[in-house]
Amino acid sequence: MAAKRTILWFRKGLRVHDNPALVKACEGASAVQPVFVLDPWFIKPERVGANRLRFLLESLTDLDASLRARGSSLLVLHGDPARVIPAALEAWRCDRLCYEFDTEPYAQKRDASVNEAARALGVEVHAPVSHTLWDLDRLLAKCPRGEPPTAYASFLKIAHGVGPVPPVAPDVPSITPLSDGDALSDGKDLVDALRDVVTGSGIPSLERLGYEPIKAGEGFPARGGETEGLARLRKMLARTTYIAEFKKPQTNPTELWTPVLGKEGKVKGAPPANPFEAAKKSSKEPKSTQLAEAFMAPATTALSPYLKFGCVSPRTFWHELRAVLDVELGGKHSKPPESLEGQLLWREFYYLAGYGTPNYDRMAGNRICRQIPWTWDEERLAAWEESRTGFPWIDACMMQLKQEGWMHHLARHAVACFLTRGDLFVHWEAGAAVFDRELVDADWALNNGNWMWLSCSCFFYQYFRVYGPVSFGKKYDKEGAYIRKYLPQLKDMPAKYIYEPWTAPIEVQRKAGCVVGVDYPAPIVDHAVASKECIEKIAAAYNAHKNGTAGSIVAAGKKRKAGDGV
DNA sequence: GCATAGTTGAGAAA
DNA sequence: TTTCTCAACTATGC
Repeated sequence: MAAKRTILWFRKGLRVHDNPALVKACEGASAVQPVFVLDPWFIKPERVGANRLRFLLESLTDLDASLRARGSSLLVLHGDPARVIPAALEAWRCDRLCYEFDTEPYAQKRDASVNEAARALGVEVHAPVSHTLWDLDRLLAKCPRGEPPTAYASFLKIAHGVGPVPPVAPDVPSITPLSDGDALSDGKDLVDALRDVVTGSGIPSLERLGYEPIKAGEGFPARGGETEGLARLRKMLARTTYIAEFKKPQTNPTELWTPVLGKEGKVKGAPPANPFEAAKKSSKEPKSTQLAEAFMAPATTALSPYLKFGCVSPRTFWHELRAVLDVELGGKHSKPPESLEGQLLWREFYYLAGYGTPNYDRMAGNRICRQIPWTWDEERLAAWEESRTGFPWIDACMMQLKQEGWMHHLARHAVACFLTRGDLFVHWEAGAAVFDRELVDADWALNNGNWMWLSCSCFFYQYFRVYGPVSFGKKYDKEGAYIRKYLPQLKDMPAKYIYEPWTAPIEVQRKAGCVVGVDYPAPIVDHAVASKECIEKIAAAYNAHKNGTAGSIVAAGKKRKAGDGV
């Protein structure tokens, strides 16, 4: 076999461990050039928030360092990948292109276009699967009629039916660069399409990309990248009690990022005012070996952004987790769907649903999505998005999203329910778009799937189970520490009123320095009234669905209980 | 055709 | 603290 000149195209999968595309790229290669293309379609503040972009840039910096340690480096290009990649293949006279397979519609379209151009150039393309536990085409082939299940238990059967999770790819100790006089490091010999290659360090800053810098004390409280992601994974895996008992629905959405120890669980004492600074300090000045192992974490693992960008391989996560569950815990631990492995399987569940469902990210033309007459009320949507619904629990969650690009899973439930079926009856697509922009871990399949879940459009249908915008947060955090952190205007409100400041006597509001209607908005809806109206509207939509699909009107009528009206 | 398990809520009643 | 109800649906097994 002739030696191959190869472009290794990074998109997700920003790692050197368990990277089958990297392994393939180095197989019989005379030279390999790793590239990442900053796609201007994505890189703008209205589409990708500063927190996620910063996480991406940190991940690229870390990847570049890992590649340099292997004799190579990452070249960051700007432009539409459908033009940039074929141009680079041609300019560098490459005959092989390797990248990680991507199941999202945007990526599928982009990759089809690149593949076609590559074929025309006589370039062979390899796109191995490593972003999901299994090859989704194999899972899809096991689905009845090729339609992914909308119930978790059914998914588990299909997943187990395709066999064990494939092993991780071997490590690649060295990568041969394109060093034969091509001078690629600054991209100076590239064709016109590549003229705006970023020079210097190669990886631009947020500001260079037209973003405002993230304020001190704000931002996602952990660094992006494979090195940090694997370190956090392994520190989490050392917490065997935490892993054994992990039940996602029972974790606390109001828990702030606090120092965590490898074996011991939470560090004693009050949480620091600024977790990010505290973490840096504690790693610089270890008071003991135990403290040196401490890392900042909320109630859940916060590994989601590392999985989203592929800084951490889901298969590495899976196999290392299984080793702890089977060997150290001897099988005595929580089980899916609530357990940690259950969380990886939820991810796979949504990825499969997204891969096998046309128009998955919208209501119209979406086979699995209930058709519900949501509104696009811009005032309500803006109030929700800008933390001025007048419900401190909801507004604090949305402020954490804005500042850090992250909030706990159940906080996402609370605000998504509030926007859609619980109170405001605004379209889930509008909420999904906000999450897609702001979340550091925004993941197309998971985000749209969860919005369908929370809006009772698919996967979950008990629309009368509504999260209370007052009761839900209060259940976890009676004193309202979470609200006080993210809504400082309420920091002196007595605990008795902090979830419902409009019920506080005016003298209490004045004393707290927060008068409702002046310093903090009055609630935009009466929850009791709004939720009742929402439930009625969804019931009507469900009835219309029943009467309009499978079986017949007669069959649907037979199921109706007395007193259903009509 | 029917029963059943599963499925990440709140609040009253026991 | 546990149980029940409130306006539901999917998938499976018999």
